[in-house]
Formats: sequence, structure tokens, C-alpha cells
Amino acid sequence: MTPKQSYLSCLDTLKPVRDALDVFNGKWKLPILVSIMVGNERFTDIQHSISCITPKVLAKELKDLEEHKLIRRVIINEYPVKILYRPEPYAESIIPIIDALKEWGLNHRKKLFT
Amino acid sequence: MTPKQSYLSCLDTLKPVRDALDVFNGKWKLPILVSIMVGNERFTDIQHSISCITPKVLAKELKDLEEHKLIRRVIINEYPVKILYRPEPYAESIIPIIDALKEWGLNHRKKLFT
DNA sequence: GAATGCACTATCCTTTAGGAAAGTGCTATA
DNA sequence: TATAGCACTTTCCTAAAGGATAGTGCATTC
Repeated sequence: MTPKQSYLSCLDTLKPVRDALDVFNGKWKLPILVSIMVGNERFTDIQHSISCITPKVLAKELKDLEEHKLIRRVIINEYPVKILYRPEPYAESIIPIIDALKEWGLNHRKKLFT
Repeated sequence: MTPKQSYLSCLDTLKPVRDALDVFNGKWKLPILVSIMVGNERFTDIQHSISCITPKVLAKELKDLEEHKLIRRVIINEYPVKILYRPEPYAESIIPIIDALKEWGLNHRKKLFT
């Protein structure tokens, strides 16, 4: 017996969207990337540029982003030792996502107040 | 004493991005919207077009999307009664987000296999 | 020598997301 | 009359996300 299949397939779109969501899901990854990409490099600077993020969460998210090759943790051996977070070239690939979300968010806010 | 402020502000971007994430965060909202926008209308069709989503989760997400005015629940009073989920015009505004995520996901997958 | 900054880690806790499995009330079909 | 489809709901549960608070070791600055 062949099962009834009336639904429209959309896996072409769904699969890559899922792959992207697997990387960026959660409250913090995209905001952190934005902060680093505008030029914040130090742990505390990033923390302060994104209000309300706790150091524990920030540390964990930075590690995730490093694993995904979106940022790099750079150790500068001066005295005192400095640690810098820098965007990898691959990070540029997320600019269209950020732009789309930013645009949408701005428009959504307008919509709410009319 | 004025506090030291060395970090670069990026709230212009961060705020709207957050607003957007507040709406779309989670594993399912965007995939469900995609499914409805390609033309799936019935609960079970949507469920089957997105493999692995449970009816409980789908029901909840559909309610959220309705609240955000992205879809509409339409009751057709034939016999038997039909229930259809249809995209609202506002749903079109998320196309750039989907496209950006899809593009990124495709490219990311390529990257992983090279 | 006291306070502050830096880059975290550690502990504990709450909330939310999400999944598994079964069931419900209705209708239609074999 | 039994089975299947539809659109869910209910219950129970786990894992992950995220937050609060404190502390650490080091260095610099007041």
C-alpha cells in the first residue's frame, strides 16, 4: 500500500535553513558576532557592549564560535598578557543574515507602534 | 568618577536583531513558515513536510505564529470541517531572512565537505 | 596596601524547549 | 463494523539554555 502523500515537499529549503539554525540558534551567538565584527576585541568590552550577558554565558558562546571557525582567540604575549577575539574571514558570510534580521527587526518595531 | 568606556557601541544593530530573534528563535518557527509559504495548509501536511516535529510542538508553534500575525488559522465550514493555515501578507517580510539562512546553510555544508 | 581591571571559572538554580507516547472526538472510507 | 484520517490535547519527562552570585590569580593604578 503506498502511503498518501499530499503535502508539498520543501526540503530543498528546509535542510540548509536547519543547518544554519543549528549554528546560530540561541539568544547570543549573533549578537556576539556583531559586537566582535564592529571591533570589540576584549572579553570585557564584548561583555559590556552586549548588556545583560553574564561572563559564564559569554565564555561558552565564544568557545562555540571559535569551534565554528567564525572567530579566533588571539593571545598577545606582552606584559600583561592580552587576549583578543577577532573575526575570521568566514564571519563575513553572516553579514547577509545579520542585515536581514536587522531590517526585519526595525520594520517589526515600526509595525508594533502603529 | 566616570566609568571607563572603551567598548564600541553596536546597539543600533543589536536591538533590532534581538527583536527579530525574539520572534524567530527556536528550532521550528522558520521551518514551519517555509512549509506554509510553499503551500502546505493542513496540520498533518505541515507536520509531514517537516520531518520529526511532534504534533504538540507544531500546535504550539502555530499558535505563536498566529499571534505574531504571520499566519492565519482558517476554518472552512464544509462537512467535514477543514482547518487551513495560510500565510498572512506580513509573512513575505521574512523571505530575506530565509534566503540568507538558506544561502549560508548551503555554503556551510559545502565548506564542511572540502 | 587597597582598590580596580582583566579573563575568566565554579556552583547552584530556574526556565524553556522539546520529545515520547498515548488518547480524544469527530468523520470517512473499506 | 473496523480501520484510518484529521487536528489536535494530555501527561510525563529530559536536556539544554540561561541567569545569579561569588571567587580566582594576576597585574596595574591610586
